[in-house]
Amino acid sequence: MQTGTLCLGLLTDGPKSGYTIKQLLSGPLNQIYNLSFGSIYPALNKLMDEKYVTCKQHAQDKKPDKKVYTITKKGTSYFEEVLLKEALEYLRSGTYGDQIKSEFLMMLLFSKFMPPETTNLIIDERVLHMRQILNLVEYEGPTSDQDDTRSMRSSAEGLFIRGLMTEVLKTSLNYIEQNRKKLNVK
Amino acid sequence: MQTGTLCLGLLTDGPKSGYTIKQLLSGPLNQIYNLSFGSIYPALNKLMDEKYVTCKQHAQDKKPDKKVYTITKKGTSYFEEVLLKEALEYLRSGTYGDQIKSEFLMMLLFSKFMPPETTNLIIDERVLHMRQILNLVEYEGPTSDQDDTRSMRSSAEGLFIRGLMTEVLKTSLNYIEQNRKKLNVK
DNA sequence: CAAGATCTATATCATATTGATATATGTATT
DNA sequence: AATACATATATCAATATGATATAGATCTTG
Repeated sequence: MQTGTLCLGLLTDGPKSGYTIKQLLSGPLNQIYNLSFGSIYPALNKLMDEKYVTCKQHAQDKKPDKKVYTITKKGTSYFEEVLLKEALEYLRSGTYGDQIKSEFLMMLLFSKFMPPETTNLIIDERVLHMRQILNLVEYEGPTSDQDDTRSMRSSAEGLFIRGLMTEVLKTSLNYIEQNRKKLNVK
Repeated sequence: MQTGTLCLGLLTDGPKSGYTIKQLLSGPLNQIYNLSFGSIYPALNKLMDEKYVTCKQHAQDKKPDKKVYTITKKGTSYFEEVLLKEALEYLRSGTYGDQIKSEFLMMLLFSKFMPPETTNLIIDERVLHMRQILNLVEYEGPTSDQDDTRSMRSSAEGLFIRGLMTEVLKTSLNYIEQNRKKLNVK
């Protein structure tokens, strides 16, 4: 999926800044898709050029201007068109796998070349990290006014994806804690 | 993890060609780490320059020469050194998450903008794909002579990772099949 | 309470990676 | 016989990363 399409898609759910999009991808969507600022900002500028979004500079007292992007009517119809095009392209390509780079698992694969205490530290930190993500994904508490995760948390799609992430994270955590002793001596 | 480090690590388990490394990453390691040829070949050439690997050209009848890379003594000690360095760097950085781009989940998030039949097709194909990966990961049958997955399949690390992948894949498959009806109106 | 760290916010850029394409032959399918 | 797919390496334009710069706000901790 093109980065522009993705940004446009997130903007269908309400105006957002580049920083907010990054926060979404690093936060509630972190198990789904990551992008760096270096991809997001140029993509938003391109969407501006093509009139698929408009931008309001929110001068904030003392903070740098927040550029809030809003999807236009043209942008919405373009999004629906290009999403379908990319979906059909995806189906045609036959490559249904995700793009994954798990430094964690790769290091575990090579763990016999590391001191056991390093491996144990890596696993400990990963377990803590996964528990944090699980909290983030499972969180059902109140949502504030300008909460960009609201629809993620209430729509059928959001609930489905959150449910999947929850199950997968719990399974992983459980497996790692039950089986880590098989990896390292002690 | 640097691509060179990763290639070197895979070579500690026996000589391999670039094509074989790609096969490993696309096959049994596909849920762990992916790299394109455009990353693998230059990395191997660099490892050659630095004398961390040697290369034997296997002239195959009519097929293009297969360049089989073997890790050197220098390469092995370099690998252990750099792996530890990168592991400590990883721990220090505090970013324990994986790099994930799931076009599948992103499209599901946007599924209300697609015709239901497209969403259903995408899910159907994904389920088939996951079942194929599960078969690949779970496979316990006989291994041939030049099977590059042998150690992946018998070492403690390999078993741990395969077990984790199996559990996660089964959980995902189960969840998707149980809950997909909540996504699309029939 | 001051110093240091972290957060909000955008931007840039050298380096790394992807994904497509080229080349060449073998094997399997239709 | 033709088409598709597998083996095998290589290149490269377009894209993405990850680090760095900038700058004020807010949180934290000895």
